[in-house]
Amino acid sequence: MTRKRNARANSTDVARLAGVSIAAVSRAFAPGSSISPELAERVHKAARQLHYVPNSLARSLITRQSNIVALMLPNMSNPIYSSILAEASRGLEGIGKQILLFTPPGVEDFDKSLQQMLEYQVDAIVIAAASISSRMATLCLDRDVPVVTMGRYLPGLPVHSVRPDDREGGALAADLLLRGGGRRFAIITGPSSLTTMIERREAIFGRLAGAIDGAQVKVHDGHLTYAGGYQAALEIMAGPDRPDSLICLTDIMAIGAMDAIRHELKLRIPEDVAVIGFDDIAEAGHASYRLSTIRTPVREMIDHMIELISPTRARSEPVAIKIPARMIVRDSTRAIDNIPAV
Amino acid sequence: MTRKRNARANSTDVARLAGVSIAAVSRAFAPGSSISPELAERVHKAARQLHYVPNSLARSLITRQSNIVALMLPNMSNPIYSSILAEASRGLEGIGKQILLFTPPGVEDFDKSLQQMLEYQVDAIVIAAASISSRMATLCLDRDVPVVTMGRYLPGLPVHSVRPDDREGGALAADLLLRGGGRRFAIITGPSSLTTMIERREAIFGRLAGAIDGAQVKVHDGHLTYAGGYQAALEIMAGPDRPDSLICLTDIMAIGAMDAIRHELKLRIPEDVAVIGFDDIAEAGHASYRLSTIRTPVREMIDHMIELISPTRARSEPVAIKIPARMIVRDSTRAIDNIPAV
DNA sequence: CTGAAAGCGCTTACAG
DNA sequence: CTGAAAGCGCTTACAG
Repeated sequence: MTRKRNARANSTDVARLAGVSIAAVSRAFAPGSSISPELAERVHKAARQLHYVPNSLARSLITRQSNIVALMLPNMSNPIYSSILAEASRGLEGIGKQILLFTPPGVEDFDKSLQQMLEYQVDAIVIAAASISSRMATLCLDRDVPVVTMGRYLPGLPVHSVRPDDREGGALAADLLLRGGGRRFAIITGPSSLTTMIERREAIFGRLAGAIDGAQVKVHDGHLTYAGGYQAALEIMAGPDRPDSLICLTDIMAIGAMDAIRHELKLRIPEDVAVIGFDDIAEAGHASYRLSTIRTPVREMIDHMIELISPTRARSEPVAIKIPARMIVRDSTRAIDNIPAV
Repeated sequence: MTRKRNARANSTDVARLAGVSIAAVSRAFAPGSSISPELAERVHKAARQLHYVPNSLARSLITRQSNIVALMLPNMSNPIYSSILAEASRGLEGIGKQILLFTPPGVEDFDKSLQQMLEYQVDAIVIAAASISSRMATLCLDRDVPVVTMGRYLPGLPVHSVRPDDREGGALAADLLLRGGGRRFAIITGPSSLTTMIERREAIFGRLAGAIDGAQVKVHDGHLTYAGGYQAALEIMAGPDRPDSLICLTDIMAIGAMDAIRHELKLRIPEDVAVIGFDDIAEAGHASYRLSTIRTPVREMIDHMIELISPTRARSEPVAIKIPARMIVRDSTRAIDNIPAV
């Protein structure tokens, strides 16, 4: 048991010590190979003695499978992205793959990150909180590397997408506030470049139409952050015709808005203004907020993503998966019948 | 510009099209190589035509550098770990490395994850919210793979560690509450197996000694979660001699405790009971909490980690880096002189 | 500066 | 079941 420093034994070393061919040591470490139990045991014994660790890079070179999935996640400020990352890691490890994380600082770095992913020979690319250029999407397609966007829909590009049903979610949210007696609505939104934001908004206006005058609905940008939601709420609630119903297109903005409403404006929720969000981040369930929200079904999204990148699925036309919306009613909205509080 | 599907061009293809050797292709893509501008341009032109993407796995096989750093992070329920992950990714990408993420579900899976990391030929291993067995630590040492633990100290093992000065932090926290007039103390702690918890606690008791009777201090386990902190606060505040000062060894537990104290027990913070935490997670700064806390200096920890895994640093004895504590005073503690509120 | 050759550590038909 | 040989895609002394 002498232990030489930095002596990384390779399969040749193991083969020599065990008195077998290197093919045998390869087989001994490949479950299901045709190798006799005796030979396998001899190899393993030698491997143990030498502290042998197989080199998966060399293996990948031949098998053309790295068991690495790239995840692009430029933005971790919203807890929902941490959930996606955690669930993705859990799910992928379940099928023997690990996540290689890329957090490009800005949009202008996306292409560089994508290029690097391909150099690492990743088996698939998952994109959250970001987008992909048409050029890179085509390059990935050519190389047979499946691309899946999470929570974002990029029409026209040859990539898969998995997201909640944002139209259904928007309608549910508007409906809840309407049935709670809301008449003066406001929306705190994120960037209009995101189809998610557009669809939620359109569905909200669609449901509001008929009940109230859509032109009266104030829409402010909360930049998808706590501070942005806080500031937007301040502006919205300051003007005349103070809203009695506030729909925030993400929970993190809703949390900021609630804090502004209660602690700076000294108004009550839901008595003075009802608030609803989207995502169902952990904070939404905390006693200080008890925020009603439209859940982002992270677990289901990950399950679909994993199915989409599986090699058994033949390369196919881009598929866009939409998961049914689910509303979680807590205390930030006025009570109505027929919908049980959680 | 015909585009064949799944035609992954390699350096041989590029060399042939450019009419050069594969060595020239290699040099054209290795910055600083001795190659004439004309040759390089010819190679790049051919590469562009073929949509050539260098295979970094093949390169790593020769250079013995994968530019991959493994991060073990079994637990993402505490936002502080998301911060560590985000900062680590940002910092490592700055030196051209990517994070390969491992989230083993339980302690019994740690060794398997570590083994896999070595198979991927990672350049370094970073461990957060977890530990490493003596056997694996030695194996990493033998293979010259540096190991750094974040926020945890594993005495006796050949691994580096980077963490806040927990003794200083504990003393600062106790001192603040003492100077705010606190006399009846309670602590919500995490697992006693963590040196971090032990050191914070010891320092707190050290500072309390002389001022009050340490035997009176209630210590409850909050399991490092929101729900655990909530429950522990309920138990602590229910008994006789209700504490006027509560030290929570992590913010996420403090947040839970604050919610229990205010929303279930209907007590005021800090008038009835002052609360202080550790970490300074985002939620601690939100208007609903305004929690005083001892910051975990994530950015500085990452900077040190990066220095520790740099190849310029010769393999050395394990170094344990402690970063000075910094207190953030907000509104969950009673005001005292000399310490400006943030 | 440029290329032919050896080799990184492994897997996989192909024979036996 | 077992081994010799070819080869995955690249880098790097070594000559020229």
